[in-house]
Amino acid sequence: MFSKTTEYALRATIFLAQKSSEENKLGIDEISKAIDSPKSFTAKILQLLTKDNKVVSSVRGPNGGFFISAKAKKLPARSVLEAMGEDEILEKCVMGLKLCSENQPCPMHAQYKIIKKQLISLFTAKTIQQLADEIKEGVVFIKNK
Amino acid sequence: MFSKTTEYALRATIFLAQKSSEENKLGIDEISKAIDSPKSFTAKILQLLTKDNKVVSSVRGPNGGFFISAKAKKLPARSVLEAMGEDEILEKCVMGLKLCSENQPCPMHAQYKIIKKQLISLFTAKTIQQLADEIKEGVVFIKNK
DNA sequence: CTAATTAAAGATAACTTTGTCTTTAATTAT
DNA sequence: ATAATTAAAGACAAAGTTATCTTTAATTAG
Repeated sequence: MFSKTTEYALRATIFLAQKSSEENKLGIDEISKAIDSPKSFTAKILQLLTKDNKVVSSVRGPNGGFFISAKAKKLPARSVLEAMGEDEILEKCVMGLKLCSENQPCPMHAQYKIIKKQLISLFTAKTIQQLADEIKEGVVFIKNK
Repeated sequence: MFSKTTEYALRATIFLAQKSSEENKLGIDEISKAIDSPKSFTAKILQLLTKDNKVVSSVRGPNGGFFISAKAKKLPARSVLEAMGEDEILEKCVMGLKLCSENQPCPMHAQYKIIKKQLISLFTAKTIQQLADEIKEGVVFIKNK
């Protein structure tokens, strides 16, 4: 569904939302280890997440690292996709038809639009915080090994 | 969601299901033009579709071309994904976690599994024939220009 | 049998994604 | 100030995807 880049971004974001705060920043080593992703590559991804969208914040130097602000934790999960430039995936035609729409639907449109709606809703309704909270409640996991 | 390869494969398959038969084979020129895809690349894709899965059939030489047999038209759309080696996308965790499962769900699992189920159902329940028939009924389209 | 037509097969190239490594800049502690 | 620590930035490389072009093989028509 998504690229590895976006998968890592989602995992890193939720991990940071769960474990970090302004007072407790996390280093790239800890993050990449926790979410089982390549370190340097993950650093690049975090850089993207700290750009304009400001999903993630960062501070350089000793005791620096990455964290997510209380405000950013309230952003929808979709912000992560946006920061990765991959949120059009949610809107796209399954068959890749540029002109597919209600007026001119592809053969899968009628059924897929229902699925698409739920996908969009999942990423729009759930905040980063809410996803992270599920881990705190111990019901869900984010580890990969 | 899917790669371009798979998008072209879905489009080509549905187009062939609608327009071709054993008696009326279509050439690569006509197909790629109709579905707006690069010709040689589409030829490769059709080659894959004619392999073991036998979604598409082909005949070389004059009056040769590609077609889909009556039998193959009854295959689920998922066969196309399988032929492209992309049908694990339907089963995969949204966050890319290898260990994500009912026992060890990722933070999005509970909601995504509902979506996944519908996705799988769409590709399993709908046959190639059924998707092509919708075009014949004039309600849907497959053109891209 | 020969020429024409068509897909198959193979080589290759352009581009994108994924990944690593090195250097630079910012910040902190001593 | 200096040294240590950390992310940012940039250069690069490996792998995968997308695309093109050429040669080969099969089939048909004459």
